[in-house]
Amino acid sequence: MDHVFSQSNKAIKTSHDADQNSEAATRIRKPRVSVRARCEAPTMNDGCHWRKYGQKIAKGNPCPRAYYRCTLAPGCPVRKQVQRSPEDMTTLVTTYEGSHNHPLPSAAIAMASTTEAAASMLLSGSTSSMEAMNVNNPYLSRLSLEQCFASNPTISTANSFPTITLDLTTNPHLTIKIIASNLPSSHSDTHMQGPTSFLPRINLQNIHYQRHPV
DNA sequence: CGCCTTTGACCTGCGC
DNA sequence: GCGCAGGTCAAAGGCG
Repeated sequence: MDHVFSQSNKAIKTSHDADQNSEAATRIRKPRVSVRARCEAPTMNDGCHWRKYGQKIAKGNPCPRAYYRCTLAPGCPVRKQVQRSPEDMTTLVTTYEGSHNHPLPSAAIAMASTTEAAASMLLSGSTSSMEAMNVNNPYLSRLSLEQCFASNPTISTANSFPTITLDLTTNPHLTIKIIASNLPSSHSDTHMQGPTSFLPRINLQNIHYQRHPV
Protein backbone atom coordinates (compact mmCIF):
# COMPACT_ATOMS: atom_id res chain seq x y z
CA MET A 1 0.00 0.00 0.00
CA ASP A 2 1.07 3.51 -0.21
CA HIS A 3 4.81 3.25 -0.41
CA VAL A 4 4.92 5.34 -3.50
CA PHE A 5 7.66 7.66 -2.55
CA SER A 6 10.29 5.18 -3.40
CA GLN A 7 11.56 6.89 -6.50
CA SER A 8 15.28 6.73 -6.22
CA ASN A 9 15.35 6.99 -2.50
CA LYS A 10 14.93 3.52 -1.32
CA ALA A 11 15.29 4.17 2.33
CA ILE A 12 13.05 7.10 2.93
CA LYS A 13 9.90 5.18 3.20
CA THR A 14 10.45 2.74 5.95
CA SER A 15 9.08 4.11 9.13
CA HIS A 16 5.95 5.74 7.77
CA ASP A 17 4.22 2.83 6.26
CA ALA A 18 5.54 0.78 9.06
CA ASP A 19 3.53 2.87 11.44
CA GLN A 20 0.33 2.21 9.68
CA ASN A 21 0.03 -1.42 8.83
CA SER A 22 1.13 -4.82 9.83
CA GLU A 23 4.70 -3.73 10.10
CA ALA A 24 3.67 -1.89 13.19
CA ALA A 25 3.34 -5.20 14.87
CA THR A 26 7.03 -5.78 14.51
CA ARG A 27 7.73 -2.77 16.65
CA ILE A 28 6.00 -4.38 19.53
CA ARG A 29 8.18 -6.59 21.62
CA LYS A 30 7.10 -9.92 20.27
CA PRO A 31 8.29 -13.03 21.95
CA ARG A 32 11.07 -14.85 20.19
CA VAL A 33 11.90 -18.48 20.18
CA SER A 34 15.43 -19.45 19.39
CA VAL A 35 16.59 -22.97 18.71
CA ARG A 36 20.14 -24.09 19.22
CA ALA A 37 21.02 -27.23 17.34
CA ARG A 38 24.03 -28.91 15.90
CA CYS A 39 23.74 -28.54 12.20
CA GLU A 40 26.36 -28.63 9.47
CA ALA A 41 24.12 -27.03 6.91
CA PRO A 42 23.97 -23.25 6.70
CA THR A 43 20.37 -23.40 7.86
CA MET A 44 18.02 -25.96 9.32
CA ASN A 45 15.28 -27.45 7.27
CA ASP A 46 12.19 -26.75 9.32
CA GLY A 47 9.70 -27.41 6.57
CA CYS A 48 8.97 -23.83 5.73
CA HIS A 49 10.15 -21.86 2.76
CA TRP A 50 12.35 -18.96 3.68
CA ARG A 51 13.69 -16.11 1.70
CA LYS A 52 16.84 -14.42 2.83
CA TYR A 53 16.51 -10.67 3.02
CA GLY A 54 19.63 -9.60 4.78
CA GLN A 55 22.83 -10.56 6.46
CA LYS A 56 24.90 -8.82 9.09
CA ILE A 57 28.04 -9.38 11.05
CA ALA A 58 27.00 -9.06 14.65
CA LYS A 59 29.48 -7.65 17.06
CA GLY A 60 31.23 -10.26 19.11
CA ASN A 61 30.45 -13.00 16.65
CA PRO A 62 32.61 -13.50 13.58
CA CYS A 63 29.85 -15.47 11.93
CA PRO A 64 27.34 -13.47 9.96
CA ARG A 65 23.74 -13.43 11.08
CA ALA A 66 21.27 -14.10 8.29
CA TYR A 67 17.71 -12.82 8.19
CA TYR A 68 14.93 -14.82 6.58
CA ARG A 69 11.24 -14.26 5.92
CA CYS A 70 8.61 -16.91 5.41
CA THR A 71 7.54 -17.13 1.78
CA LEU A 72 4.93 -19.82 2.10
CA ALA A 73 2.32 -17.12 1.96
CA PRO A 74 2.55 -13.50 0.97
CA GLY A 75 2.38 -11.27 3.98
CA CYS A 76 3.33 -13.93 6.47
CA PRO A 77 4.88 -12.04 9.39
CA VAL A 78 7.19 -14.80 10.52
CA ARG A 79 10.90 -14.08 10.43
CA LYS A 80 13.89 -15.98 11.51
CA GLN A 81 17.48 -15.17 12.23
CA VAL A 82 20.16 -17.75 11.70
CA GLN A 83 23.57 -17.51 13.27
CA ARG A 84 26.31 -19.87 14.26
CA SER A 85 27.36 -19.88 17.85
CA PRO A 86 30.72 -18.15 18.35
CA GLU A 87 31.74 -20.80 20.90
CA ASP A 88 30.83 -23.73 18.76
CA MET A 89 30.71 -23.26 15.03
CA THR A 90 28.79 -26.46 14.61
CA THR A 91 25.93 -25.06 16.64
CA LEU A 92 23.32 -23.25 14.66
CA VAL A 93 21.16 -20.73 16.50
CA THR A 94 17.87 -20.09 14.76
CA THR A 95 15.57 -17.45 16.19
CA TYR A 96 11.93 -17.39 15.15
CA GLU A 97 9.71 -14.36 15.54
CA GLY A 98 6.00 -14.14 14.91
CA SER A 99 3.48 -16.77 13.96
CA HIS A 100 2.33 -18.03 10.61
CA ASN A 101 -0.95 -16.71 9.27
CA HIS A 102 -1.46 -19.50 6.78
CA PRO A 103 -1.68 -23.29 6.67
CA LEU A 104 1.61 -25.07 7.04
CA PRO A 105 2.93 -28.17 5.34
CA SER A 106 3.09 -31.09 7.69
CA ALA A 107 6.85 -30.93 7.78
CA ALA A 108 6.66 -27.43 9.16
CA ILE A 109 3.92 -27.92 11.67
CA ALA A 110 6.06 -29.32 14.42
CA MET A 111 8.53 -26.52 14.46
CA ALA A 112 5.95 -23.82 13.96
CA SER A 113 3.85 -25.22 16.76
CA THR A 114 6.78 -25.34 19.07
CA THR A 115 7.79 -21.79 18.46
CA GLU A 116 4.27 -20.47 18.65
CA ALA A 117 3.61 -22.44 21.76
CA ALA A 118 6.68 -21.06 23.40
CA ALA A 119 5.60 -17.60 22.40
CA SER A 120 2.17 -18.25 23.83
CA MET A 121 3.76 -19.41 26.99
CA LEU A 122 5.65 -16.18 27.33
CA LEU A 123 2.62 -14.11 26.62
CA SER A 124 0.20 -16.04 28.71
CA GLY A 125 1.82 -15.31 32.02
CA SER A 126 0.62 -18.63 33.25
CA THR A 127 2.74 -20.31 35.87
CA SER A 128 1.92 -23.66 34.45
CA SER A 129 3.25 -22.70 31.13
CA MET A 130 2.93 -26.08 29.63
CA GLU A 131 -0.77 -25.88 30.11
CA ALA A 132 -0.84 -22.71 28.18
CA MET A 133 1.23 -24.25 25.46
CA ASN A 134 -1.02 -27.20 25.12
CA VAL A 135 -4.17 -25.20 25.18
CA ASN A 136 -2.97 -23.05 22.39
CA ASN A 137 -1.29 -25.72 20.37
CA PRO A 138 -2.91 -29.04 19.82
CA TYR A 139 0.15 -30.24 17.92
CA LEU A 140 2.33 -30.13 20.95
CA SER A 141 1.38 -33.54 22.14
CA ARG A 142 2.70 -35.04 18.97
CA LEU A 143 5.61 -32.98 18.04
CA SER A 144 8.10 -34.68 15.86
CA LEU A 145 11.15 -32.57 15.60
CA GLU A 146 13.46 -35.36 14.78
CA GLN A 147 13.71 -33.97 11.28
CA CYS A 148 15.86 -31.20 12.50
CA PHE A 149 17.09 -31.93 15.94
CA ALA A 150 18.67 -34.43 18.13
CA SER A 151 17.29 -34.27 21.58
CA ASN A 152 17.64 -31.74 24.28
CA PRO A 153 15.85 -28.44 24.40
CA THR A 154 16.95 -25.74 26.75
CA ILE A 155 14.76 -22.77 26.98
CA SER A 156 16.00 -19.48 28.22
CA THR A 157 14.98 -15.92 27.90
CA ALA A 158 17.04 -12.82 28.16
CA ASN A 159 17.36 -9.18 27.24
CA SER A 160 14.55 -6.84 26.49
CA PHE A 161 12.84 -9.37 24.28
CA PRO A 162 11.09 -12.25 25.88
CA THR A 163 12.98 -15.04 24.23
CA ILE A 164 12.86 -18.75 24.71
CA THR A 165 15.84 -20.81 23.67
CA LEU A 166 15.42 -24.46 22.88
CA ASP A 167 18.84 -25.93 23.31
CA LEU A 168 19.03 -29.16 21.37
CA THR A 169 22.77 -29.41 21.26
CA THR A 170 23.96 -31.51 24.15
CA ASN A 171 22.69 -32.44 27.55
CA PRO A 172 21.21 -35.79 28.43
CA HIS A 173 18.28 -34.18 30.17
CA LEU A 174 15.69 -31.93 28.84
CA THR A 175 16.31 -28.60 30.46
CA ILE A 176 14.12 -25.62 30.01
CA LYS A 177 15.38 -22.55 31.68
CA ILE A 178 13.69 -19.22 31.67
CA ILE A 179 15.87 -16.36 32.74
CA ALA A 180 13.20 -13.80 32.68
CA SER A 181 13.36 -10.26 31.69
CA ASN A 182 10.37 -8.53 30.30
CA LEU A 183 8.32 -11.47 31.34
CA PRO A 184 5.36 -11.90 33.56
CA SER A 185 6.67 -12.20 37.07
CA SER A 186 5.41 -15.70 37.35
CA HIS A 187 8.04 -16.74 34.82
CA SER A 188 10.99 -15.14 36.45
CA ASP A 189 13.90 -17.39 37.18
CA THR A 190 12.02 -20.45 36.26
CA HIS A 191 13.88 -23.59 35.53
CA MET A 192 12.18 -26.59 34.06
CA GLN A 193 13.56 -30.03 33.76
CA GLY A 194 12.23 -33.21 32.44
CA PRO A 195 12.91 -36.58 30.93
CA THR A 196 14.81 -36.86 27.76
CA SER A 197 12.79 -39.56 26.13
CA PHE A 198 12.25 -37.09 23.50
CA LEU A 199 14.07 -38.23 20.53
CA PRO A 200 11.51 -38.98 17.90
CA ARG A 201 8.79 -37.03 19.56
CA ILE A 202 8.89 -34.15 21.88
CA ASN A 203 6.10 -34.33 24.38
CA LEU A 204 6.20 -31.15 26.30
CA GLN A 205 3.73 -32.45 28.78
CA ASN A 206 6.64 -34.30 30.26
CA ILE A 207 8.38 -31.15 31.24
CA HIS A 208 8.22 -30.12 34.84
CA TYR A 209 8.78 -26.79 36.39
CA GLN A 210 11.29 -26.09 39.03
CA ARG A 211 12.16 -22.79 40.58
CA HIS A 212 15.74 -21.97 39.95
CA PRO A 213 17.53 -18.90 41.26
CA VAL A 214 19.68 -17.23 38.66
C1' DC B 1 11.68 -16.19 -16.61
C1' DG B 2 11.06 -16.33 -11.92
C1' DC B 3 12.95 -16.87 -7.58
C1' DC B 4 16.69 -16.47 -4.48
C1' DT B 5 21.09 -14.64 -2.62
C1' DT B 6 24.31 -11.05 -2.13
C1' DT B 7 25.47 -6.65 -0.78
C1' DG B 8 25.67 -1.86 0.29
C1' DA B 9 22.99 1.86 1.96
C1' DC B 10 19.76 3.51 5.04
C1' DC B 11 16.74 3.72 9.29
C1' DT B 12 15.88 3.18 14.17
C1' DG B 13 16.76 2.43 18.90
C1' DC B 14 19.79 2.77 22.59
C1' DG B 15 23.71 4.00 25.39
C1' DC B 16 26.99 7.49 26.53
C1' DG C 1 23.22 15.27 20.49
C1' DC C 2 26.28 11.78 18.70
C1' DG C 3 27.86 7.39 17.54
C1' DC C 4 27.23 2.56 17.35
C1' DA C 5 24.94 -1.69 16.48
C1' DG C 6 21.12 -4.16 14.86
C1' DG C 7 17.64 -4.65 11.47
C1' DT C 8 15.55 -3.81 6.83
C1' DC C 9 15.23 -2.56 2.03
C1' DA C 10 15.91 -3.09 -2.74
C1' DA C 11 19.00 -3.26 -6.89
C1' DA C 12 21.90 -6.37 -9.20
C1' DG C 13 23.43 -10.70 -10.36
C1' DG C 14 23.16 -15.82 -10.37
C1' DC C 15 20.95 -20.13 -10.88
C1' DG C 16 17.59 -23.67 -12.12
